[in-house]
Amino acid sequence: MTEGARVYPLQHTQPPEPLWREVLGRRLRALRTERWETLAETAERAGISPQYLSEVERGLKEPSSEMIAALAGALGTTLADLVTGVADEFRVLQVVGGRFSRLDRARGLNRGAGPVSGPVALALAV
Amino acid sequence: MTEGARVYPLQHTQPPEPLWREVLGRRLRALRTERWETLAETAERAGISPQYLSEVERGLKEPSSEMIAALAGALGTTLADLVTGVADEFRVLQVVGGRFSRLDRARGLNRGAGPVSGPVALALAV
DNA sequence: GCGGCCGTCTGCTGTCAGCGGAGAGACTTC
DNA sequence: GAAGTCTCTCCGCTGACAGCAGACGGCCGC
Repeated sequence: MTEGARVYPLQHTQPPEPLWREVLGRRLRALRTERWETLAETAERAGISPQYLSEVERGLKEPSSEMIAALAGALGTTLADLVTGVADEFRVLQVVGGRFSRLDRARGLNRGAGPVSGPVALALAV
Repeated sequence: MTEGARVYPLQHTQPPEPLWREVLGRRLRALRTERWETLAETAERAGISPQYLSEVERGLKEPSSEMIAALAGALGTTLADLVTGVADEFRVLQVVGGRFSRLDRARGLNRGAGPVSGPVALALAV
C-alpha cells in the first residue's frame, strides 16, 4: 500500500480562468513556432537560457517585466502587440471556460486556499 | 559577502518602452481611483496588504499571476478586460513617450537572420 | 549502433515578493 | 496647536521562487 500516497508537489489550484503567465506563455510559444525557431535560437537572442524559456512558454515560471520585454524584442514584436495578442487569447479562453468566472470573481481571492471545483477543459487550437 | 554591502535598490529609469509591471500598475491605480476606493479597501478584498498594493500600482514590485487575478476580481473586472486595458494604455504611452515605437514597429523584424546587432537583452540603464 | 539536435526534468543558489512597523502629509475636532 | 484619524509611502526582514547548469529521453541522419 505504499503506492497510495501520490502527492502533487507544486500543484497550484487550477483556477477557472487561466492565469496571466499561462496565456502569455501560450502566446510566446505560438509566436516562436510561427517563425520556425528553436528554443535555443530565441532564447539566445533574448539573453536567457533555453530551459527557462521552455518553462515560461508552458506557464510554469513567472517571467519578469524585463524578461517579457526582451522576449518581445527577440520575437520581432512590441510589448503593445504582445499584450494585445494575450488579451485576444484571453477572450477565446474565456468563452470556453467562462461560466465560472463570475462566481469566482464575486468570491474575491482564493489565495492558495479554498477548493476549486469544476472541470475545466482548456482544449484549444492555436 | 565579506565585501561592503552594496545594495542595488531596484532602480531603473524609464526605458524607451515602459515595462509591463509599470503599465499594469498604472491601470490598476486608475481602476481603483475610478471607484473612489482606498488602498486598504481594495487590498483587503484582494487579500493582500495595502503597502504591497501601493508598490504594485507604482510599478515597483512584480505581482504574480495569482495576484493579478485577485486584483482583477477585487476591482470588479476580468483578466481579459484588465489585460485589454493594459494593451490600450500601452498604445497611448507608446505614442506619447516614444517616437521610436512606430519606427521600431515599422522596421519589422529581422527574421532569424543571424544575430541581431543589438542584443535585445535586458536594458537596465541608469 | 552512434553522434548530434531538440525539448524537458532535477537540483541548486541568489534575488525579490510580500508583509510588519513606522513615518509624512492632510484634514478634523477640541 | 496638539491630539486624533485617515491616507499613502518608506524601511528592513524572511520565505519562496526566478533563472541557470547538468543530465536525460526522443528523434533524426549517417
